Amino acid sequence: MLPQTQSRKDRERKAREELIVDHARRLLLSHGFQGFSLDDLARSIEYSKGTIYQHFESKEDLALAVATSALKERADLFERAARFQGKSRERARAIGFACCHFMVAYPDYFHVEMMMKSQSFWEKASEERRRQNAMQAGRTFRSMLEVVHAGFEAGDLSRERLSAEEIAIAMASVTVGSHIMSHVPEMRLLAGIDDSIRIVRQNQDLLLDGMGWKSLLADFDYAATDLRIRSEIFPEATWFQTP
Amino acid sequence: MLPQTQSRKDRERKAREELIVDHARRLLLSHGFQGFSLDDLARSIEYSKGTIYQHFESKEDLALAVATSALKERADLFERAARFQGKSRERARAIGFACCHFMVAYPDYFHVEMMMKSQSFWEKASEERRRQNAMQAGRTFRSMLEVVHAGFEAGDLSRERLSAEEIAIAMASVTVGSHIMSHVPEMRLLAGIDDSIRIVRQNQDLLLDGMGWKSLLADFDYAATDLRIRSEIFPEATWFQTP
Amino acid sequence: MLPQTQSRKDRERKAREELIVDHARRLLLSHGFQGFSLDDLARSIEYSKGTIYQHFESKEDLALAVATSALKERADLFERAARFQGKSRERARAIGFACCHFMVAYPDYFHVEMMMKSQSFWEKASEERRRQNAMQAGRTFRSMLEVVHAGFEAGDLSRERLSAEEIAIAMASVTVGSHIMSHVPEMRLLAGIDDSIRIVRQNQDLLLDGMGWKSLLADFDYAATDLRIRSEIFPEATWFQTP
Amino acid sequence: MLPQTQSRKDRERKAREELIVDHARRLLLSHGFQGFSLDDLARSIEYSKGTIYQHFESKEDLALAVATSALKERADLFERAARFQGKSRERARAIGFACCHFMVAYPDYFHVEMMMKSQSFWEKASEERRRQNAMQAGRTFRSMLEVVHAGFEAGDLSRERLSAEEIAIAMASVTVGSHIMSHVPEMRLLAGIDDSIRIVRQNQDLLLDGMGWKSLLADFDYAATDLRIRSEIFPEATWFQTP
DNA sequence: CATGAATGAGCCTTCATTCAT
DNA sequence: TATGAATGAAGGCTCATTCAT
Repeated sequence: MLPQTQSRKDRERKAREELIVDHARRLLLSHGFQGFSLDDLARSIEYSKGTIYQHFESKEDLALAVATSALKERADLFERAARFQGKSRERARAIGFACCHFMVAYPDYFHVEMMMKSQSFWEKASEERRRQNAMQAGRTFRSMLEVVHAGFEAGDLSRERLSAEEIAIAMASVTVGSHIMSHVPEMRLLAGIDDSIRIVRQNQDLLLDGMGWKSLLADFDYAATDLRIRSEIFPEATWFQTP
Repeated sequence: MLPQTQSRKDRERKAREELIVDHARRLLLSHGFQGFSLDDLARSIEYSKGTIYQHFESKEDLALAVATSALKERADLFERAARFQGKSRERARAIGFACCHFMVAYPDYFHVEMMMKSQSFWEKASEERRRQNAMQAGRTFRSMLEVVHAGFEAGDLSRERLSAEEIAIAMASVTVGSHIMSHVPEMRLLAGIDDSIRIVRQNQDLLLDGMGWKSLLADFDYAATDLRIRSEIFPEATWFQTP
Repeated sequence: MLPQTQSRKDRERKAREELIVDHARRLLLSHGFQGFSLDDLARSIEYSKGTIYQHFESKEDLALAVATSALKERADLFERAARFQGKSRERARAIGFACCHFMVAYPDYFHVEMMMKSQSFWEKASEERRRQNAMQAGRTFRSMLEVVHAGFEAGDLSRERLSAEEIAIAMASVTVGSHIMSHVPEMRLLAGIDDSIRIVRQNQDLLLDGMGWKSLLADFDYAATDLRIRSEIFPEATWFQTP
Repeated sequence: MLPQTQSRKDRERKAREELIVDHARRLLLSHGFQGFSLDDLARSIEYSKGTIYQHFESKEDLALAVATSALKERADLFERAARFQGKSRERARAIGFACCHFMVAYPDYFHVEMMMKSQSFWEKASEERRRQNAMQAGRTFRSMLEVVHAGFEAGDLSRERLSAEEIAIAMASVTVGSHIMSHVPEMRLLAGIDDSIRIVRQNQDLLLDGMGWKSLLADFDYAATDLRIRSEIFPEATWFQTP
């Protein structure tokens, strides 16, 4: 077989796999793992169920591929954000920006993460897929740690009070939590929320201020930073509105 | 029929309904909505499936009753916490304590909340059940608002920067997010977490400090407060360890 | 609930279970275990597949029930045969008769036994069903041993050469083998067989003679014995023809 | 196209067909007909499924080819055995030896024969393949008949009682039956069997003795014969143990 | 010729819901 | 009113067979 043919086949295979993952993501996010059926997926991609099984060895394997593909995208965004040129707090802000950007793209992504909590889930996914997932998770976390350490070194952030890992997890927590809470319909009603992203970013800032990460929001105007983040790092972030 | 008989029947009916909800909660939390089967439940309560359908019009209706009963319990805890005697920040801390207490009791409760996000879920639940759910959510939120307003009035918290609703939602967000993130296996591994509750409370404190809610953690030792919260409000909180 | 109602329900349940086993036997014998489908069975019994699962916990469990029901019938026949009044060799002949009777009723029964060879089969059947199967197998074997020991005691059969178990297994082997071979179409053609039963009984006799089990066929006319076996023990054996 | 090329292609084709049959035999014997998948086979032979279909018109056709190839091997063994130099009873013993040899090589071969009992199986196999199967079955049977006739002619065996075909079928029956029964787990347990081959040969001898085939086991020591059979005819029979 | 992606019918099994008793 | 047998539509998954390349 000619190399060209081989590579065309490879490309087609890859494209089909992406097609499957894309449609699976949509269905998975809207129905949850158990409510997501391979029959629906097959109908949606206009291929037969058998074809899906030529790419993924089980429903769990496919779901993990979906999760990993999102995770990879998040890791890419975080790495870009961590490269932002500026004070450490500005770089942390860029990571927060990246996280918001991710949330806009995958508003229900946390559903997917929840499904991965059960042990039996992981047992049914392929070894290779598990490995890739762990790798992408690591990349995301490392980007955050990098910025935290930059804060330590610049003296913007105290080394005494919290470890780098605690700070990273706090950043992740407030972001995830704010995202979830600001989308709960009852919360939106009770608290009169209309702009989820604003809530998320505001809470991120409160937390970083609480850590004493300089410069505090009270001492510095980050509006210009946000504009730079947007134009230098995330020109595709159409959701971002200047105040 | 005599009124007494009627009321005995009513009481029996109510008791059976509680029995069903109690067992359903256990199964729902451990298997998730789709993994929870009415056959298992019927076996567990030692009534038949038909009997379940005399109390709940669908599986979704029952699940909503479970969620509402948990929500009610949470609202009860929050109301108790809000009544704590002390500075406003201490009362906020009591609410955080209540939230941790709830999490220890229902560690997988967020799974249940997630399942309720799909639209089809609500359509299959009864009107009455939906109403009760909203009511309990309101009670929880109002307890938080009450403490925030106390902070405003005492001058412990600035009225200028954030609205009471924003503050309440920030508190809820950091709690939920920290709870979730501190239970993700990868996070625990990457960040070396072993005590989820400590992470949750720490992040709550960082946030309140970030808001400038007095007295800041840096200026005040809350260890004694925690002991009082425990002994005066939540004597049943066996998970609480003095440091 | 009145006892009558209870017992009527029980009877109905038992009858349905027998209906299922009867139809399953037919399908199992004609298509083999793997070729036998629960869809076909459901169509055949005119109940839904779900109903089958209210009686049997898996396809394997059902198949084992089929095998056990046949085994029980065989054990019943053997026990009746072992009680035949006469010389020990006549009683052995009665057991051979019983075996032929069983074969006429279940000509493809050995298909079923073959399917039970795989380990995974047994794992999927219920504990209770496995127990019953072992019990029926034991009954069959004990009937054979009883007659062999009667031969020993009467001095019709040498104790020196073979153990009782070896003799029993030889009897079973020649019967099973003759049954199978005399039904292979090619064999029937090559050897010009038209009466399978005659072949089976002939081979049984050759074997017993080979063991020196008195009285040898050469020394005694068993035709009258066969008539007695038939009239005293198996009046229902319509396949039996006087020569 | 040059004849040489043609014949080379033919040879390659034949070699591939043998490769397929060899691997198919292994899989078929270990998983049974329905449990044997063409995907597994294709992986095992390192050709594609399409290629298999260029040699066999269906799965059944292939399975029949496997059965026929085993049958051919058995016929070869029987023909070698029939050529043993010695008394007729010794030659019969050599055939029994051949049969045991075959069983050791293909312990699950009877599974394959069982699968061929269903009518639909034969309908899906090719005419040519069916013809070859019948041919190999004939060779096996003729070898047995040859030895039986030698017994008649030598006066070792009575012509009066049984026809040559009946004797041949009896030999085949006791062998097959003993093989099967001595492998049934329950039987092994109940009768305390540990050496299947011993059981098979013992029962063969009992049967031949029962026919009065001279010299009877009681009158002659066949141990030396067995050694000669092994060294002169089946030097490859490593399973054979001198007692 | 060889390939292997695609098919689609079929498999066993589960379960929310209904309804005659 | 309580029951639980019956249902039947899915569910995830397999695999013999075909056919464009």
